[in-house]
Amino acid sequence: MDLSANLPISKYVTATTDIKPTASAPVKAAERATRDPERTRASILSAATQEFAAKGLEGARTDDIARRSGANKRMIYHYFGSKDGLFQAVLEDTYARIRGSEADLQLTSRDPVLAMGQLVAFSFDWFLRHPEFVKLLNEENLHGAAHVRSSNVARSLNMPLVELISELLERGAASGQFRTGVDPVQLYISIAGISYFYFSNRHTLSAIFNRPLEAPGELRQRRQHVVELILGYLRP
Amino acid sequence: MDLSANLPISKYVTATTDIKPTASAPVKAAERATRDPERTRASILSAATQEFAAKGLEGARTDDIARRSGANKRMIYHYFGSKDGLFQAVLEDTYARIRGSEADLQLTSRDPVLAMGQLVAFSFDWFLRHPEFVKLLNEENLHGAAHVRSSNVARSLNMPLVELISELLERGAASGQFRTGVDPVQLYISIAGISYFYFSNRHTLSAIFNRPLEAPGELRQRRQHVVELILGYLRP
DNA sequence: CCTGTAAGTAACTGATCAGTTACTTTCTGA
DNA sequence: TCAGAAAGTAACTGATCAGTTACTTACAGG
Repeated sequence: MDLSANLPISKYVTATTDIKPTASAPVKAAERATRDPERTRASILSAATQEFAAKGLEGARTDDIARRSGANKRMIYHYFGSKDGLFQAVLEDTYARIRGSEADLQLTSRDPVLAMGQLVAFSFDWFLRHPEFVKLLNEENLHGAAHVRSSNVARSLNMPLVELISELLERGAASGQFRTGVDPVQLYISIAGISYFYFSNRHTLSAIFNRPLEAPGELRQRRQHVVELILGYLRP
Repeated sequence: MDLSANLPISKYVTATTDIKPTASAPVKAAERATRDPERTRASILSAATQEFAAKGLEGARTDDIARRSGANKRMIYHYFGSKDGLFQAVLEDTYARIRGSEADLQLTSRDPVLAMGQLVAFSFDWFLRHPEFVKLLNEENLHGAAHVRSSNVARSLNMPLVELISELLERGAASGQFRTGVDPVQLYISIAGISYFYFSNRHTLSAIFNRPLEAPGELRQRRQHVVELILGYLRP
């Protein structure tokens, strides 16, 4: 039941420190032959994602975002209205990118057990590769999800994994491979939680246990553990 | 295996919105007959815990903390040196209170399965009753655990639950009730994670699933789920 | 009972920063 | 081809806030 061989973990390790959201390089005034509203908007959004992820909502500076994006601060207000409006746009963009990366999850097996294992491992890898998402989500929850709640875009994105979990649970229960009576939302929260918590709290956990949680060996162990935990639980 | 009957969940629900750390009422100038350094320090710490939990490190205002504590802003610098020093003291105090509440966990059974179930439920209840701890920990991780790392107090507090988990795992494996080869630290992180994530991300999760995660019924379901998840996994 | 030190106060300051103003440049479509 | 709108710039502003200053009040030990 070890799926970790599929993915060379070491390849992702740098991703936890090096945040690279939607590409969109800063727009240098010199190389900008002509005006390009789309590009300006995108480069502000990209710079803002990095700044907010690195320093939080209060910690991020609009001046820094402007400089980093190569645009002018005035443009932030032109396109996004306010700092909060910009943060909300960053969240919406980030949520939208999750939906986009659904395609990344190609369950190679029809077998519910194998498929569920892949799903759990995918979830772990996803958080590993998108540390900026973890940080933004943390920040948003610290603020009572005010931006998500007032955003139709973010709210309408029903976590697509839940439907997949639901379907696997049904097939697995029917074939006698899974226990019955599992609430897919509860299971979703658990699958997300065991990986998310590891990454979101890795700094305090590393300090307290004196274990480098971001080292390749530790990541491999954790990945295997989360898969075993969920599959072990789901046995009938 | 349902332990939820032991605890009337509804009793704790208010705790998630109403934050009440170490007592220490604000010191009103009128009713303060005499000087009391200990009391002043404690009341600043208490007010700071509430402010930092509510608004984060950047969001909290030293003026508000001073007003709320009944002390003067000058006293914050007198006793804690800086805003960061105060935040670190708040973290240390909060960690210390965890250790103090260890006594709350009286495993009533020698049976490893029952005892582990109680431990998981205790962990859930603990986060439910200490939302300020969840927020402070989130905030600290958003800042790379800088305060915890530079604090001997906080770092020296090896999560005591890990030892207990370790002991239960050994006894359960010996008696054939638990699977073997489980890393106690991995299990600890999972036990903490499935409850912590539920509370720390309850705002975005509630918004996305359109389910009131803080409602008594939801809490009861979640509590039961986390216990079943861990015990289900640990079966041989 | 008095003197030095610690506790406490209130008003201030200098830096920072979100958001604005007043302006210039470029594009579009009639 | 030119008028008006949108894109873009740089300098400014008013509010905020962490931290300080200059001061008063209380207390403990000799």
